[in-house]
Amino acid sequence: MQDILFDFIAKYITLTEEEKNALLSLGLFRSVKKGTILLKEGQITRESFFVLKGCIRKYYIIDGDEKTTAFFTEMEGITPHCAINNAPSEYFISCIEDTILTVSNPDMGVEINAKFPKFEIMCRILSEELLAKQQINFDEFKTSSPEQRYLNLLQNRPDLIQRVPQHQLASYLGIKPQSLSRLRARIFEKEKK
Amino acid sequence: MQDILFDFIAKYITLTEEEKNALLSLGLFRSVKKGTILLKEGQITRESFFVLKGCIRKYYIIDGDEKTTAFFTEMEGITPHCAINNAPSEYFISCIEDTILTVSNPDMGVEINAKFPKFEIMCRILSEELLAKQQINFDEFKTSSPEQRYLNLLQNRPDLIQRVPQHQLASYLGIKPQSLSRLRARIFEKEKK
DNA sequence: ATAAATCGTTCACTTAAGTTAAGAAATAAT
DNA sequence: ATTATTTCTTAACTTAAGTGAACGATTTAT
Repeated sequence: MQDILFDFIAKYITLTEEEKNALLSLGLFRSVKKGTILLKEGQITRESFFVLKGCIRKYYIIDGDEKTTAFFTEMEGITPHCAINNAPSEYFISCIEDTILTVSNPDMGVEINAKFPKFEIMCRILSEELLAKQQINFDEFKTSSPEQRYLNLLQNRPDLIQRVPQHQLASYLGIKPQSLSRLRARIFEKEKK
Repeated sequence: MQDILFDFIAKYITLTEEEKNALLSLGLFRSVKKGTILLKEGQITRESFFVLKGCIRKYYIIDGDEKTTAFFTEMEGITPHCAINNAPSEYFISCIEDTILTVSNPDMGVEINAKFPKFEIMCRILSEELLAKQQINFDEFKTSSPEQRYLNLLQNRPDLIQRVPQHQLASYLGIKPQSLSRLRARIFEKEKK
């Protein structure tokens, strides 16, 4: 299991056996069942999540219904906003599949960074990459219609369409489930011709 | 003029006179006229921009028309994606007012960081803040309608509505200029009652 | 100063998303 | 296994955004 994590890290820095063991000794790994809520609105956590296998989802509850704004699958992670600014979370994070993740907190970060400065480098690269990706995603979202967004998703993350419930996908695309159904039917009609 | 920059920096770290002079010696400041294009699609730059006074705008040209995805006003800055990954820019950056900005490149960053490690700290804080803001903005955009987005903007950045042309605002809100006109008329009607 | 281009608004019409409701299909619970 | 719950789709209707065109108003260029 840990191999998944080490393979990922290997893309950025090279670890010695000693370093790997230091990482393992932190007891990062956690296995959670589908449906588990990792973070609730109003709650404050200091934990960050990184998905090794499975899928988690970030959503708000606004006027009583869920608005999904992000999915995190293999090799993606999230540090909740509340872990940074110590304020109650505005959103929920839950598992939409049985999921294996690493759960870390700032103390572990400090500890590991002190022992192995390499990590600091990886963290900087990761956060730069993340910021860049984030900006591109945002621009893409802003500049497309729901239909284009769906087609983009089909191109870029086809797995999501398979593994995520439609109504969650819909809100991720910024529309209602009924509109997604209709939109899919519309696309299907176009293709048939 | 430089006072604006130093006041901003003072919020994060404390600078000695020596450090201030080192900064000034880099020749960061540039004054540009309204309409100036700082970055074109297809072009590669290594420059980052930070607005001291005025307003710049980031936009794509898609199917022949402009899609504005961001405005940067006083104390806001942007490092174009192309400056990070050395690939041709996907978007334009231009000035919508006469603007005073600092223009920096990675070499200057390296130089100043080597001399004054403090800067590294400020940069880390700034990029964390930026990432957090970015995520919240994205979520807010995804979870609201164009009308709500306009009302939010009215709350959070009322200056933008004054200083930015309507058709650019419209595309920033994800709609057409005509729809923005209509939407404003609609809101005005509601208020009258 | 005048002409040209750009900008903002309005209107009529089209297209797509929101809403409410209903029913079938799939999942989860007992 | 059966019931209950959730999920997905379809349909009819409403609301809002897209489109194309027209017309002042403003800004820019000459």
